[in-house]
Amino acid sequence: MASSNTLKDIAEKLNVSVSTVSRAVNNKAYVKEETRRKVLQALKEYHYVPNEIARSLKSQSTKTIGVVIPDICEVFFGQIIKGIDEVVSREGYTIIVADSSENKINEARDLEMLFQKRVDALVLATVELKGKKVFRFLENEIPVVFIDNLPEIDREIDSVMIDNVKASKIAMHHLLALGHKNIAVIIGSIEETTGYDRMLGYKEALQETGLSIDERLIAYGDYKEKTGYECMKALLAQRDEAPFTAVYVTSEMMTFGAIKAINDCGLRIPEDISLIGFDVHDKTGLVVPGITTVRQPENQIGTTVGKILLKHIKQKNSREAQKLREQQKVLLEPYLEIGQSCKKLSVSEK
Amino acid sequence: MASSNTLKDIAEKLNVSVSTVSRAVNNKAYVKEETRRKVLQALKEYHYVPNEIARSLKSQSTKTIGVVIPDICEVFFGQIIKGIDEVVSREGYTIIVADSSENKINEARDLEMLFQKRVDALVLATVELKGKKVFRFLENEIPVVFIDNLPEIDREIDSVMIDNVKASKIAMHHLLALGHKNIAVIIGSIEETTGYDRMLGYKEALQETGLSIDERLIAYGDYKEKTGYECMKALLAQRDEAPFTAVYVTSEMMTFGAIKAINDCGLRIPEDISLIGFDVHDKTGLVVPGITTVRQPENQIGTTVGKILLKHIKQKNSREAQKLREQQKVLLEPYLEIGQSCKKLSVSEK
DNA sequence: TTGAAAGCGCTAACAC
DNA sequence: GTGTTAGCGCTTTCAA
Repeated sequence: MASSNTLKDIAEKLNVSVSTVSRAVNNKAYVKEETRRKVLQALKEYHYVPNEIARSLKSQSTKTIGVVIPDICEVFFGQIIKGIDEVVSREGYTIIVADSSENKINEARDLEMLFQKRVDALVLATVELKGKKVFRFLENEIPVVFIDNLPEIDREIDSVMIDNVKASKIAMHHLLALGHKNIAVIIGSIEETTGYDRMLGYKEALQETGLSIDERLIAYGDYKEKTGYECMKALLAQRDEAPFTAVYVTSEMMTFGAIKAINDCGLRIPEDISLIGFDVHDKTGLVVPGITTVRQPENQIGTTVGKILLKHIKQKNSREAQKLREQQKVLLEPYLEIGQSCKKLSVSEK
Repeated sequence: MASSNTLKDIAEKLNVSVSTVSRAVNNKAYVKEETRRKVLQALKEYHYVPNEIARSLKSQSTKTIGVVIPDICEVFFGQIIKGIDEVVSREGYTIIVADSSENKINEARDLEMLFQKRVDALVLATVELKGKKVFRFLENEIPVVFIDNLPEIDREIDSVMIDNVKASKIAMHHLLALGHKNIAVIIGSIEETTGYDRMLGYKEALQETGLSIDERLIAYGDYKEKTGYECMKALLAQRDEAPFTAVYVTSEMMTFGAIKAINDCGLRIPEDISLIGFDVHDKTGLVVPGITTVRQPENQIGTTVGKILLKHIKQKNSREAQKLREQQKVLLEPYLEIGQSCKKLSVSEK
């Protein structure tokens, strides 16, 4: 660690007390204009840089926010971090990221480390169904915000995510409006709220339109590309008994897998099958046909998280209205990004 | 910040001294087995968690590594961070990321914050040509490692990156081996070492093969998709005077731009033009034809950086062989990922 | 307006 | 083996 000048060094050089220098550094009152000038100049001259660690110990606040995510390489999480950073870095906060590699053990270890480092707040995209590991943070009044998905937890907690039920409905309404009636779906794990809600939206959209649910058209994957491929193959294999004209795939990688399965079967999108994906980010802009997909406002998720955190931290510092601190579940709006992967059904095809 | 139990709390509860508890916590010698047991149990019971901030202040080491990058959403940087994390988190280190958004002002601010927070080491993918901002770190014996590109700097400094000259040669040799002789290139800024070296490799590959360099086949962009598109258009427009059968594009986004330009001109890859990209990550796996591209071993870059950092930190702590500490410029091997975007020229086409 | 002193939580001499 | 004490660099009472 750095051994640069300390307040004490400066104080000695100027023959004033440490507290005077401290006041000057922090722009506090009660320091004569002349002294202040002298100090400020010395600060420059000797390249004084405040030691945040010492400040942290004294102030019980590290100006640091912990973010634990399953995979930093996913653009989805990258965007969110960027959003958080945008908001909090302006206030001098800094982000400690930990990549759990979708692994519970790592996640637990990361949480442990972040707690030891006394982060002022925690953002968590957990891969753990039960969220008990965050209790310690809560008990120590460290704000926690969940993103991406919500664990089973028996107390109120902040979260920022999209309305996944609505997300599915948006996708389904798009297909329904194009005349599709037999719509298959590939779902990720319904053990997590995220998958569960997307499933729910799928079913509700059908029911609200007066259509019945055909369980044979529902395939269960695990969010990975491989299962997207396999589910699609399976759906295609039984297409005679359980026909469908469109498929809704509820994660990015499963979407890519499903498309490959369709291609491999010699079928074409959207001519033979219409497809809607989820979270698809095609930075290449070269995938043909362009995939129609449900998207999340990642940056907004990030900035919203950042603002909530900052609000909690300030509230806590001002020790005011402690009991008023309300948890909130923010549901942001998903939206549809229209490509060319869905076609309007002609009358005869319906 | 947390107000959990401190060493003192535990000590009082057990009627022993703080130092005894400290020794037990840190598994040090000189504590009776019985006492140790008693303490360890109390630690559990009262959920003691060491305060890393206090430790940091005492030990002058924060167990924290600062990483400043231009855009966390680029898979390239994501992978590198993951690699670093893999290596350093095992040793209890934690990563503070700062996203400069390719902006010098932000970068300067980020460096300032990281210095104040007394990171134990710094990793920097700078967008600043001159690297003076890192001097302060060096002067305070904080190891710095550059990645992705090297600023003009008048002292020896660690860096981990690929051999960009070689990268270009690999690409060029591939095309040359396929019979291409007139090869256009789209280069990013040659102000930075990265762009400069890629350019150099292009030229040297041609010269070494006894081919001459046609300046008209060299187009200058800025790494962004837009200029990739424009450069390609320009090259195509003058194809009569300066014909070429292949193009080598030296960044990912410029590659996508170039492909679009080719498509827009009604030309086909690889039938009409062969193309090699750089850093292309097509997670969709759906781009047709698959793009042949130069790739960097990102994960290896990250793990290498992590190891170097750890080595420096340890070396510094052991105060040993201070003068022996040698800076190193590690050059990792780029490699070619073969797709279907390059064709073998028939005899008549050469 | 300034300075002395305590203390944030911890480690490490040093003394017992 | 264990306790006392000083001190990491800072902020903040309190006294002067």
